[in-house]
Amino acid sequence: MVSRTKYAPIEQDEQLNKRLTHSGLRVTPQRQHVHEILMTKMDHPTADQVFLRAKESMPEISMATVYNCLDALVKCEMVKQVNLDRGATRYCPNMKPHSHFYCDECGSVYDILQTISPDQAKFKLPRGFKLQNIDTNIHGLCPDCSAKAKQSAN
Amino acid sequence: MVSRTKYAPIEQDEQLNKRLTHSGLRVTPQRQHVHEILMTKMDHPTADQVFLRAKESMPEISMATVYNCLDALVKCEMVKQVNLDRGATRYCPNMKPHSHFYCDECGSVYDILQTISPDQAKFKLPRGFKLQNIDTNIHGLCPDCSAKAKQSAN
DNA sequence: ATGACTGCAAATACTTTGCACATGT
DNA sequence: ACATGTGCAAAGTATTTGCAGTCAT
Repeated sequence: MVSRTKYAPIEQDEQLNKRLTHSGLRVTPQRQHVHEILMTKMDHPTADQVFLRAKESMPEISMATVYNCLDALVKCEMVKQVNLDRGATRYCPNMKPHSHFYCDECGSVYDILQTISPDQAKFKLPRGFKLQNIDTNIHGLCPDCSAKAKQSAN
Repeated sequence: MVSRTKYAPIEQDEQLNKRLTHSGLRVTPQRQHVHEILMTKMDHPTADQVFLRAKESMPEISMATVYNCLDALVKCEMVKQVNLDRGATRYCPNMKPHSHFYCDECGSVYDILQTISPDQAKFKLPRGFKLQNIDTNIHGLCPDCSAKAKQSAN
């Protein structure tokens, strides 16, 4: 097997390994590596971007494995999928409660460390619906695009 | 040209025609037809599902045109795109403020006639961010899947 | 030892594009 | 009249699948 310490410091993985195991999933160097990539640059990359970054230090890794790893990380609740527009799904390793800000102009995504709790929202769901969590996406303009819009407005 | 009244009652289209024109887009039978399909069964269909339904009474319509029409409807703000999972984008013609309930089990989508207003949310965005709207997606189990889950739990 | 995971390649699903012709304004 | 929209086919992305071999437990 591939030396796993080549890819991620042991300590960072404790939580990950525990969660994978707890979900009946196996701990593999690829899964650790994909998770580390997400943690290193928390910029909500697509599967393709993760693949490119992963290959840098693990050239043998395949796209299918990247998807498999991302799915495993989502299943064991170490990563969230983020779907904001018609483009590819993005992946977010920030599991603290937060919302996403999506710039409708340039497509960049930012974490906003604030959420709507089910209590706060007081959603009245019809009978039978079971609420698990609320996913809040803020649309607007990022500072860059906002500045550009202001410029062209004069 | 194709008889347009074959596809949608005139009255329903007033608003649509006004909006298309106002956005510098043209009124075409295809756009009216696609809009009517969305209004008839507000079940958040994918582009592919819209295509299949559209063909029933307009057999010549093409997939490219369906995408074009959906884009036009989104641009003139008669329809919203809904992205909830890795699958295809869905389309929603309900322009009243509302949220979406997504069943994580079966993937069905329901409108919830309630939203989080920017005021209510009190989002503190970092300097420079311009908030345009908040998009709230409630994840959980629909009544059917919730009932099934309860059954298998005993 | 065994089932789960990986890598590869091929298949499928989703979306966009180029172009000739038609149509809305 | 002329730009915009349509239909077709082909190309481009995004994601999934089948399978032989490998690895985690």
